[in-house]
Amino acid sequence: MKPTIKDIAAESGVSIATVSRVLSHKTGTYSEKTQAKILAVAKRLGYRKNSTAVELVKKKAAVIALIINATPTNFSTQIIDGIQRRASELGQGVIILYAGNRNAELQHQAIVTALERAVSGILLAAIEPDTEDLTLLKESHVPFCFVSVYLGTDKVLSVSSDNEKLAATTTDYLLDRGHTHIGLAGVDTYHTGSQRIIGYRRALAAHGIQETTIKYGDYSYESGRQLLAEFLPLKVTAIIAASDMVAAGLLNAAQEAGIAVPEQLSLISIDGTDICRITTPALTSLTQDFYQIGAQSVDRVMGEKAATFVPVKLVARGSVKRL
Amino acid sequence: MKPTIKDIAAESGVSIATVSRVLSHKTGTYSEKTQAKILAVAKRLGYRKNSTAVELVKKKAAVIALIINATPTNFSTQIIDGIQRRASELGQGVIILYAGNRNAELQHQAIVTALERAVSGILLAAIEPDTEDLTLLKESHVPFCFVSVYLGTDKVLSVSSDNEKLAATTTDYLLDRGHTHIGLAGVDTYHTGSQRIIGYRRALAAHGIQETTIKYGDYSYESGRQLLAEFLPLKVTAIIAASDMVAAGLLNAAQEAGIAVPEQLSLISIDGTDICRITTPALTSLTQDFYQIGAQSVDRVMGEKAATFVPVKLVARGSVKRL
DNA sequence: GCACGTTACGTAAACGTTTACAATGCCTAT
DNA sequence: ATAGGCATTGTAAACGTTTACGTAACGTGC
Repeated sequence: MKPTIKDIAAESGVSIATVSRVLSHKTGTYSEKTQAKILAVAKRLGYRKNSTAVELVKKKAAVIALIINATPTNFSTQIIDGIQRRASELGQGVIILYAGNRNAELQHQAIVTALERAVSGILLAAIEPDTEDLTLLKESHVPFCFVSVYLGTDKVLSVSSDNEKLAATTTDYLLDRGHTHIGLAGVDTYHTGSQRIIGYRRALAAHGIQETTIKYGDYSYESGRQLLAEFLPLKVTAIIAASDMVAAGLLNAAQEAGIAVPEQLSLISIDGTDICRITTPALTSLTQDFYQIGAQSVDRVMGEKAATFVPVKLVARGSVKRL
Repeated sequence: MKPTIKDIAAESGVSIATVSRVLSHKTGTYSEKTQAKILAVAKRLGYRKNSTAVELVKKKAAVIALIINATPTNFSTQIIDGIQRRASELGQGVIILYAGNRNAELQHQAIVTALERAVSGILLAAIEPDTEDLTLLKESHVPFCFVSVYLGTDKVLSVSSDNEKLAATTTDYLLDRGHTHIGLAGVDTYHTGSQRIIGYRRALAAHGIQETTIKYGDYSYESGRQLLAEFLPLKVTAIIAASDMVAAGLLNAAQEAGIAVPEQLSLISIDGTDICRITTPALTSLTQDFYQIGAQSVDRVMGEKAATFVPVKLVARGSVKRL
């Protein structure tokens, strides 16, 4: 059997309370002599603490649950990385629960699982909650925070890029370079997509342009490929892609159709992952700081100070032409 | 306070034992009438089971720990997806622990954390264990399985592609198309890399070619970019890249150097993720089935029947030229 | 010599379940 | 009527910790 503090206590002739105090570093409550003795015995027996028991008595697990949507995009690694790193600095483990792809049932189930474990916080990445989810979360009294999704209110914790501003910045970038027929490709019909549409419209309107060209999608490569055909008859000179994958899809479809990028069509992509460097030409992007989004969301959910919006930056590569 | 079975028992006038039996579906041990009563009360109180308590008394958590190396590659999503899906079919949760990038200390720590939680199995993805890790794992008596790494022995559970065969197949593919000066780029110096080198040498030797051109790397895009320069003076006509990212790096470096792919240099990449479709030209690849590798590793570690080697396939795209 | 504080440690309850065992009531076969 | 069996429920211990509280020993200052 695995040794417990009971075994250590017996072996070293003290009570389990003392063993516990030494092992959990309640400094000032034990002598150096007993500490040394207990530590030696613990090491000899190969003792390893039972986190489950600790969590039961403390009624809190030192664990953050990350519920993540399996969107066909690829920034999750960076977000997870940021979350993991920051969490471990705060002494928290991370447990990841997949919620499928926009699957209400799985999503709900994931939240329940997190709640059953008495986690110290719940992070929801790329998740659009329904009202049922939201009530469940609120009633649980476990802190939760949306990651890379802004629900449009400050009543619910979240950390993301400012989608409205980001879309406006991207649109302005193209306007500055002389484009006036600008498409928006692959946005979703939820919060993120709507916010980007607002920013996009606002930037155009500020230049006196009322005409907008919006095509919805699901952030995937396939989505981008298919969407190109829909833009062609509309005579846009530039397209803003809702993700790197969408941009890559548009780009490849354009190449197959014999349309030169950026000579005949400019492309700019929202995300800015490694994908942008890999394509030919490399994709100019509105780069989000996913690592920071992840890291800050941990701070947020643990009650530390953290921003709701994480700064983005525009990285010029080779896919936009000045008209 | 969150309601417990005690509250339900009080409310419905039965003992906690009965409540527990109903709630954990010990069919045949309770009447339909009490079942209905208890279920109703549980629902009304908004009862949610405390997994921690269950795990403590059962001495086992229905959770698989996945320890994963933050390699600068991008197949992890697929592996995680496969693991998550299969695990949840078997009623297991998944907790992911990052082990940094070839960081012995973090790696060790991750194993200890998994052990502290009495998980039902430990999966180690893209991890090269040191002897200390291995003893720790063996002595714990918790089943563990390496994922996408084959230690060269069947004494340790693992699920991966057959690297030796895979490299031979890839090399043969190039040989068949008339290439005789073939490079191997970006392999590591551990098990995976060594196995691929063996397969590569074997295939060449079978064609009477003794000359080999091997450059080591870390599977990253940057690694690929840098390596191209080292291959140029060696007059290879084709390069096998150890990962899609390495291939993309080689490709872009080649394009910058004015070397046409595949006309002047053929490229074939080991992995076959979405990256291959995104580049121009698209990368011909030896495609690994990462989803299956993940799924099977769950079966393996849970004692179900599962293969050690998961089949691969060669997918021709546009980066290899017949000489 | 006494009151008091401090240090070091032990006792025992608590966390929320599961489950072995015992107990009860009822039915059936004799 | 009685023994045995079954269905249903209850009692209580156990899982491995933490921690409030109590206590003993030992100064220290008066």
